[in-house]
Amino acid sequence: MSYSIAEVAERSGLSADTLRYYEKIGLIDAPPRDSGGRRTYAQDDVEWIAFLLRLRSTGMPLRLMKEYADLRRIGSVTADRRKDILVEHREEIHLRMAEMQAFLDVLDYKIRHYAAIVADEMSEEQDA
Amino acid sequence: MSYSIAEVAERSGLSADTLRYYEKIGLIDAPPRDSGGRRTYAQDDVEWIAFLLRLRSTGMPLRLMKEYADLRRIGSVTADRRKDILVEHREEIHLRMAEMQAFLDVLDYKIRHYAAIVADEMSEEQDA
DNA sequence: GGTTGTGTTGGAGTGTGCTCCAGGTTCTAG
DNA sequence: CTAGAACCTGGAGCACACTCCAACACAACC
Repeated sequence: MSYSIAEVAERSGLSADTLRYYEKIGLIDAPPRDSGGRRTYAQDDVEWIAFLLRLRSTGMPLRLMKEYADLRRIGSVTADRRKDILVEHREEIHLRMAEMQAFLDVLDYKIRHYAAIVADEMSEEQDA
Repeated sequence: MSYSIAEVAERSGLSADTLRYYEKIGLIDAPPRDSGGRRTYAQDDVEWIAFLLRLRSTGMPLRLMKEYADLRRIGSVTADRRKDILVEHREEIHLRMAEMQAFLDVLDYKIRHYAAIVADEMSEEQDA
């Protein structure tokens, strides 16, 4: 079973243009073509793309995703380095989640006390 | 007590260029100038900038921060809309944190079983 | 009063990550 | 056989968020 670029686009939420762009920059391996020269993606490709999207949505830049993709292409000798990248990225996610949680607390406070905060702003305006 | 642009830059972690840029696009109010025409920031400015940075680090685009800044400039009549923006942003943060948590689980699994996953890749390579 | 440091402006340039063509080929349905 | 849809390539263009620079003004110190 294989997928056209439109099918992969729909499944992934990426546009066909973006899929071709990811291929061009080396994030996605060039898939085999059918008799008409059209890309035919395999199930593995779809899964790899889903993984890339997870990396992206958790803040990994394409540059680093590319590094990971390159290592994966080389093969099992790069397993340690790839694992390191994932471990490092996990750390990043932890940090960013902690930041977010801290700001959530600020936001909760601000939202709960919005009336009072605005009243405070008004007295500043009167000072001026 | 007031701060030079260099002092605000150091406290905020932004560059002087970025502070001027934020002023130009309307995220920061133009601060008063000293006799030599240099910007003199007040404590309130420093706090506002810190708040902007929190919004930024939790994923709010400058465009939306600008909308919030504009409303704040108008005054207390915009309080409801501003609160809405914060409530909406809080929702966004919740969503993104949920995404991150889900991916953390994937990452934990992948990292724990990296050896087995790579062995699996190798058998794929032998298939080809 | 000269040198060094810090700031000013306006505008150009950069990196990231797409997004959108134009102009062409191939596939599908009628 | 033909119309329309889907896909192809190469390359230009764009939105976002800075970042850097030239050319100048003022300040602070010795």
